[in-house]
Amino acid sequence: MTAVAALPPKGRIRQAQEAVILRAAERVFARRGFSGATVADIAAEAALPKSTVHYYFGTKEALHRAVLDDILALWLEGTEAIRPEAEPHEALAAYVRHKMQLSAERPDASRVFANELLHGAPQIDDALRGGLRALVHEKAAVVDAWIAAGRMAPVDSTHLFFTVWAMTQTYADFAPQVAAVLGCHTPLPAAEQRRASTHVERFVLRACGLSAPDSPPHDLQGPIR
Amino acid sequence: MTAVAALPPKGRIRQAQEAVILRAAERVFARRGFSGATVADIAAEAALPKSTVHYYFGTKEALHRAVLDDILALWLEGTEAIRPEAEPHEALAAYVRHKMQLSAERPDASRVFANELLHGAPQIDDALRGGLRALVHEKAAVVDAWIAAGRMAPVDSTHLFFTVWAMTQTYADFAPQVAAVLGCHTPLPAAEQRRASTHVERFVLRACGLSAPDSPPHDLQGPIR
DNA sequence: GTCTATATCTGGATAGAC
DNA sequence: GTCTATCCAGATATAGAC
Repeated sequence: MTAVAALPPKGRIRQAQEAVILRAAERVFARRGFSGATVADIAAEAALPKSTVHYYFGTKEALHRAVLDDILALWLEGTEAIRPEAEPHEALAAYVRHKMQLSAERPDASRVFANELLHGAPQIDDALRGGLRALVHEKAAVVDAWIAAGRMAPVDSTHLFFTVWAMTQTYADFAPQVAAVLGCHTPLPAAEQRRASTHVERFVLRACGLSAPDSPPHDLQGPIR
Repeated sequence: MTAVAALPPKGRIRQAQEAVILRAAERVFARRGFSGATVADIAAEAALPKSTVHYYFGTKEALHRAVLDDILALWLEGTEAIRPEAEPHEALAAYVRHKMQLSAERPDASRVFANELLHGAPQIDDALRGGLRALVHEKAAVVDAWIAAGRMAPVDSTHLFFTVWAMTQTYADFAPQVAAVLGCHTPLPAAEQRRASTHVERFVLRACGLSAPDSPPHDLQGPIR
């Protein structure tokens, strides 16, 4: 109808099928990596014939790229709390909680992203040097302003982001290591997940000089088991 | 000669060849992952014919396992500083510096290990639940004793290790992300590497209530809430 | 639009000459 | 011990029936 649409408007069926395939692909790429995943695996996970996957996405690489694009959008969310007028303690706590929640609820997304970075980011390096870089610079400036105003301890604002990402995503990406040390299974039981989240939040806040004065609840401490 | 040797003693040549192959394999597995790496790649990297690799290690999986075993040994090092009589500030600072140095000097080892964890640790789960778990329990007990003695702030001692590993290894495993945000290349220039190391060390020490008397320009025990 | 059947290629592994 | 030549399983991608 409209002359504006450069691409053919996607039908309802197509959209639904693509969504099913993308979710299946995320799970399979997370488990096996890009090279280890096969189109047959993905088709089986989506309960579709192999050729249907090729019909909708063409190649395995194009499908992988589509999965990554979705994940990157997810990654750029969650920084809204970090704005000049906000309270540093509240803003950083909210950001850490958001990241821990993402790590717990979308571990496969985190793993696909991690795998891409681990192998040199061949497909999303451009996006990282574009959107991600700009976002971090903007938010780092906010943190720097807080520091200059004496509202939090001096930390390297850019590396603060690397640090928070690393601490939160480790529970998704390297879950087998965490589970092995804790002697439990993966995914982590809800109680362990809460303990992790509490730890990371308090750790970051204290490192930023934003911790509440005292009173650690004793039940959250102590050796495991 | 000796009846003690259960396995045939490795000849000089064999040992040298195996070492060459192991180093080449570490580089290739780091770049391409287990599934993405081919024996032909590894052989080319080692400047040997493909069959020689098979001759020494049998299968690609066995070679991968050998690489992982070497790396795991490297991973278990570096905790000697953490012992009851030590000064918490010194011990933790030394451990963080050791890990940052490892991340900078052996990034490929870190990446091979990360890739294995990312895909469920199929080959080293047993080792993690054995040696690694025992080591962390032992060292976490030391940290707990420091906390009980009021020598550092209360942190979850087990998760402290997850946190330190995550923060330090992120500079090896996810280098493309760091480089993209900083607008530089990978590996990171030496100056950026030092900046990262300084950040992580200060971050951890402050989170553990061990920050040096170095010029916090304001009250770190913020009154917030 | 969807699926069966198949062409084509890649890569792990080995046989056997040297 | 070392390397060339080769085998064969498994994977991507497509042709063509429905």
